[in-house]
This record gives sequence, C-alpha cells and structure tokens, in this order.
Amino acid sequence: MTLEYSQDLIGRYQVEMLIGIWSRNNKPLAERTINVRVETAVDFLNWAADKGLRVPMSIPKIQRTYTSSNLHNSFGYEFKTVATRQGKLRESKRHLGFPSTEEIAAWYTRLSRRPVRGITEALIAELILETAIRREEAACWRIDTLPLAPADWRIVNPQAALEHQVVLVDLRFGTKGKEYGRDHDDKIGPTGTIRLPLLLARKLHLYRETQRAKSLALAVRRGRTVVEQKRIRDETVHLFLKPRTGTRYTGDNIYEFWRSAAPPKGWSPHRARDYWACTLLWRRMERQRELLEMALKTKIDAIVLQALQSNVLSIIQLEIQPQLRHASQETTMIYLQWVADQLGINLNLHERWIAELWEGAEEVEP
DNA sequence: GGCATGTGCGTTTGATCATC
DNA sequence: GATGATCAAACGCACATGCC
Repeated sequence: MTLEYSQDLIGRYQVEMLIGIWSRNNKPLAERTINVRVETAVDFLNWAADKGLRVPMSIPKIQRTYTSSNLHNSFGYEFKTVATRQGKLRESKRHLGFPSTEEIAAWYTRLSRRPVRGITEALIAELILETAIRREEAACWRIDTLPLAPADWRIVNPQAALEHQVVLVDLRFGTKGKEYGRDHDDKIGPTGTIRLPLLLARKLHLYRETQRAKSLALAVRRGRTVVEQKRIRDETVHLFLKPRTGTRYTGDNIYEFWRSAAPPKGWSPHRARDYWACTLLWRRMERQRELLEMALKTKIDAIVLQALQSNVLSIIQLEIQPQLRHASQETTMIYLQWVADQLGINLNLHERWIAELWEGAEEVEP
C-alpha cells in the first residue's frame, strides 16, 4: 500500500488530529501543530521518493486570497493571492487578554513577601515587567550587563526628571535568534539594545552590592580550598543568584517562582512582555482615546479610524518593536488587535471595516 | 520544593519570490 | 533596490507529570 496525500494525509491523519485521536488528552490539536505535522510527513514521504523507496507524491496546490497590510496606499491594506498546499488549515490568530492591574499587584506582593527568596525574585519579576525582556534573557543577565560603575551607564536623557531617565543596556546572552557560541552555559545570541529605567538600574546596582554578595558568599564557602573558592567566585558571572544556594537562576527557575506565587490565570513571564507593550500603548493612546470617544458619540468615520490606526502603528514601530527586538510584523500586530478589542472598534485588520471601506470605494467609483 | 522530561504550541530567522 | 509577503527550520516558552 502506498500513502496518498489527499486520502491518507489529509483525509485520515489530519482528520484524526482534528478529532483528538493523536493528542495526549484526546483534545483536538491546534491548527499550527497539525500543519507542522502534516508538513513533516510530506517531507518524509518526499525523502522516501527521492531514495526510490516509493513513487513520488503529488501535493495539490490551490490559490488563496488574503488581505495584507500595506501602509503605502490609502486603504492601508491590499488583496494578495498565493499558492498554498491544498488542505492546509488556517491558523487562528492570538487574542490577548490580561489579568487586572490589582491582580498583578497582589501577585507581585505575594512574590516579594516570601522569606529569603522574595527580594531577589521580586527584582527579577520587576526587571521583566519594566523592560519586557524574555525569561531566558533575565536568567542570563550578567553581573556586568549593567556596567559595574554607574558613571559608565549610558543615560539617554540625563536632562529629564529622574523617574523618566533611561539607561541603554546591551543584551547578547540568551537572546533569541542565531547562535554565535556558548559562554558559561548560555547561548550567545544576536546583540540587542534595550532601555532600562534609571530607578530600576539603581535597584539592580544595590542588589549587586548587597543581596547578591551575600548569596555568592554562600556558594564560595562550599569551596574547600582557597583556589576552589576563587574559582567559584570567578565562574559566577550571572547577576541573579539563589539566596539559599548562591547558584544562578535558570529560565525554568524563573518560570517556577513566577507560577508558585498563585499567579492570576494565564499570567506568565512571557505574557508580561505583551503586558508591557499593551500598557505602554494604552498610556500613549490616552489623548487619541478621548478624540475617538467624541467621534463615537456622533458617527464613526473612516478618517478617524485611519488616524487612530496610524498612531497605534507608529507607537508600535518606534517604541515597542525596538524594545522587544526583532519581533516580526505579524507578532506585533496582535497589539493593534488588542487596542481594537479594548476600544470595541474594528481597525484595519477587521474584515467589517475593510468591507465597509470597500463598499464605500465602490459607491464613489461605480 | 526542586529538578528532569515530554508534549504542545509560539516566536524568530533566513531563504525565496513578487511587486513597486 | 526596497519592501513585504510566504514557508521551513530552529528553538524558546507554558504546562503537566513524575521522581526524589
């Protein structure tokens, strides 16, 4: 028997994954997972055909039309047609939702009040919340990621009020992307520069000189000889050390303490990245929101929506993307979606508005 | 509680191609 | 050439489970 694409891979394997037969808990797998698995099966069968172990398998292609964002025309979108594998599932887009500020604050208080570990772990959480760095990047944060001498800190806006000043910090350990080697068990990834609030930089500096020094002393004491003790001291390059053992935090450790302080539903280190982006967007949008509310009271029109969309996109591109570093366009667009959800309106990405504009355009140009 | 392991996604890069 | 789309590949994150 020779496997065939439409009947076996799509008609059987894919259908069974959609029913839930292939999952651990009998629940249907996500479209994303199913597409990846079918493509892996296709790859394998193509490889077998190349080796002469089976006849070549034909993969039917179909044309699909979608609306892509295009900021260079007056509509902000355009229709495009692509050839795609027949049977490929449409992958559902993520919709963001967050716990309330009060729930997050209560979780943070629980975290910080825990004996012994509270100070260090609340600081790691604060770093993630304030800078939107990834879990792994926090774990790999070195003792000198923030230069040891405050005089060497690169402050972008020294004339601004203290609470608004930010320090530029380069990250290269544990960053996502191409790997350039290893260092103390950490991946050396692409270098990226982030903005760290000055007041938080001072907290990190204080931690470095007080609590970290205490934690490190615990680890050093385990060395039996002076030489061994010196080696432990020299090899400990990470900033955040566990207060009970003096060893570094790993990404898994961060996830573990984050979740062990009874977090609100779905609240995770990675979700904190989205939370950072959305709260910044919401603050920057304050004035635009007032204008929109006035517009909504009368009649919502395409020009107001287009201006709003343009503002959101510029905040995403100028402030959010650089801080999140190399986030793809598609990923950052979930923030545009989030704003639309919060305001209860349809922005560019929503079919209804596109359809309305389309109808409007047709009326003008019959 | 801490750690290891496995499953099920989610995110990013780089190659490639089409269009302006 | 710049831009922006797709896809595959690689790898990070979330979460469950089990062991000590």
